[in-house]
Amino acid sequence: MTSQPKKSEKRFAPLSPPPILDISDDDLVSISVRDLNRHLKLKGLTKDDIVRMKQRRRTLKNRGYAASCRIKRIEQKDELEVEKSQEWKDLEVMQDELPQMREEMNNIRSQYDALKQFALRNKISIPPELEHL
Amino acid sequence: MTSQPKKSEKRFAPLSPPPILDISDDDLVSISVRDLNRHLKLKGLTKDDIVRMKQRRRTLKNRGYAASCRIKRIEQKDELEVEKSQEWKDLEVMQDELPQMREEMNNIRSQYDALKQFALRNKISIPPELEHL
DNA sequence: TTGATAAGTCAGCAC
DNA sequence: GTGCTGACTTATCAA
Repeated sequence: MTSQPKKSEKRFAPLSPPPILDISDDDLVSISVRDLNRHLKLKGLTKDDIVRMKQRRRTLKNRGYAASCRIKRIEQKDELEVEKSQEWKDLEVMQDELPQMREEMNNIRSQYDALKQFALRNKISIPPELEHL
Repeated sequence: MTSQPKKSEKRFAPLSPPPILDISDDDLVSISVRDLNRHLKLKGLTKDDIVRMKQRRRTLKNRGYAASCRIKRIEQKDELEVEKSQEWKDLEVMQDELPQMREEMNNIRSQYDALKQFALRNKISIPPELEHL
């Protein structure tokens, strides 16, 4: 029972049927174009092999781009959902605050009115500037 | 200069190198399995051809599924954005309302206080139940 | 050349 | 079988 890594679970045909140059995918994508060209020159590779190797590199790069594109999409969606739920919380807080304030205002207003009624009943005249509202 | 329809702009190899049965993609995806089998039987098709035709149908179906999957994703994102912007509007309305209310409350409170001060200055005693706040 | 993305293909899951 | 979705390839566009 030897452990089988199987990390990538390849379901597509190998990019280069015979691995022309023995370089791993990881190395091939990270190596610089300059270095790649140097290695390509060192081994005796045909023009065609070079083209294939370049194409393999490009495809590997694209694989990575596709992956980050997917991740980005998910992150943006998550971000939207987080923002939405945050706004919902803010809204809840305010919806809690408003009626509370309305009640307090009504209290003050009725106190004020009661005071004025008291003055009226006791024939106390109030200066006009205090009679607003 | 005959016009070239080129409606689908195929970048992938034709699904079945020789179109074994002359049935269009549109027809093949919409036909029922029953009818497809009937047609397959009528022509003298090898087992292999039948498998290929079935596979072609499946692939065409998948093409459609992939398209609706993408559309769905975009719609859900749009939906989120619409909901977010609606909540933002609601929040704005409330943020407009709150300070307005605070100001009104301060007005009433100061009127009330002024009235009490007036009473105090004129030695008018106020019933305790009107002295809250 | 590099990176991103739309469309298509395929595998694999769930019904 | 059908439908959906993640991962991959290819074409294509922008920088």
